[in-house]
Amino acid sequence: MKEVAHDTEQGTVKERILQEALRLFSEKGFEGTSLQSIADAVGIQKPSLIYHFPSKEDLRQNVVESLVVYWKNELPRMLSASASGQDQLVSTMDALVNFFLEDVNRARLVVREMLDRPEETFALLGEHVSPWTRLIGEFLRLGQQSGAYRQDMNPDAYIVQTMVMVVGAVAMGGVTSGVIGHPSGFPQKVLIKELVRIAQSSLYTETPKA
Amino acid sequence: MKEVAHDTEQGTVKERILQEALRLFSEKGFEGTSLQSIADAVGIQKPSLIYHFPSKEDLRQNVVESLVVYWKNELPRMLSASASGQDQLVSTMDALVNFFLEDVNRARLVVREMLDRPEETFALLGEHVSPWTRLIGEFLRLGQQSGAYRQDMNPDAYIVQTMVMVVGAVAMGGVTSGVIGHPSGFPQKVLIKELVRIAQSSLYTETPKA
DNA sequence: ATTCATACTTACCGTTTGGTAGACAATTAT
DNA sequence: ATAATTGTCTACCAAACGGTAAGTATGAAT
Repeated sequence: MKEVAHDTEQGTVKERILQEALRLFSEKGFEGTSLQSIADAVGIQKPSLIYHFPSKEDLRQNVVESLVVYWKNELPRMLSASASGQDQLVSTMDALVNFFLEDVNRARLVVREMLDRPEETFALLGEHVSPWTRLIGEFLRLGQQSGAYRQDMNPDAYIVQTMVMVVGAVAMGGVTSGVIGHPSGFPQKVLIKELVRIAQSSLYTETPKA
Repeated sequence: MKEVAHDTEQGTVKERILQEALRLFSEKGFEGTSLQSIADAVGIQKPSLIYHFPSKEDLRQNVVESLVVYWKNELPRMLSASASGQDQLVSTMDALVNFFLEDVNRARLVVREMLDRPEETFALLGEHVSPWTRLIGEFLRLGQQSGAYRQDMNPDAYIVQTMVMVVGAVAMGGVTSGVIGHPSGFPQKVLIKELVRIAQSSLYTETPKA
């Protein structure tokens, strides 16, 4: 009932399908990816793929879901891992950035889903991650009352914009650096570092580092 | 030689094709948009479309180019319009935001092109907008030397991240606000206002407004 | 008057698409 | 032993795709 396959390379066939589908969907887009190309990448035939996931749409939903459940498990861990007061936000954001940096395809797929299926993605985010962002929102409002955070900051909008910045930077970072004209791109580390700096310095009333 | 058509509704057929193609490409993506659907939107037959643009790829390039030339004409105007020193950056960013806000499809198409054709888009940005962003970079470095801007800011990375934030916010703004859990989204005005605040407050050594 | 280019049409073509039908091993349950 | 389940395959399908061929109406140029 569990595993019948040989596990020839690594992971079950179903897992490898999800893996390759995530890669191809994020690189070429959902419509730009054929079932054939996924089957080829996995090393099976198309009907074998359709056996595991009865339709392309079903496959897509499973790919997205596998990302969402990862989030749902990791986000609380991020928030609770570092309970050391002030830099809780910093470490949470760090973990968030690393989550997407770990596999750039994640960020790319998220962006694509937002563009391709706005309402559906909106609902999905609202259902699974809004409980946690609301928590962060409360945290921000508290810090605002205590005077640690800037008064003119809008907590909810700040969270949304920070998300956009993180996801956007990871998904499009290599490309956007073309606006500067660097011949072969831009070291992503520098970009991420500036991202964190912007998010932080726009939050605190006074800068931690001079 | 110029215009033979009747201009029945508004603009030439070629212009209406570019217009509808931009809309559909940005909404459904390039691969997700059929020539038939574009022809239907314009109100002509498919081969009539292929008459004006010999291939789908050719149409795509023309749509992108029409956006780039708009940029190339507007960017210098933005930068020169307000020569009133310090808030030159602010007004430039305002104009940039408004350019994308004017037609959300612009931002969406830019994001999609970055994801679908990274190298090509990289080259395109490097060719057409990097001269202007380099100028802004110099401006930032000068302000940094004078002490008006934060020392730990990385000018090039700051520009890139600001671009990501603007384009990302406009393209995905309505969707990302789902992370907060607002039942029917989030007023875009608030989002944009916070965007500008983040970009500004992370730039100056001391906040202009308390 | 007739040539010519423009703009647009109907009819069609080869290929690729997502998906189905059914055969065939191999493992598991009875 | 045998029956059933699971996973994979070859062969096939209708629909949609991007694109072509060839024709027609129209207005301008000779």
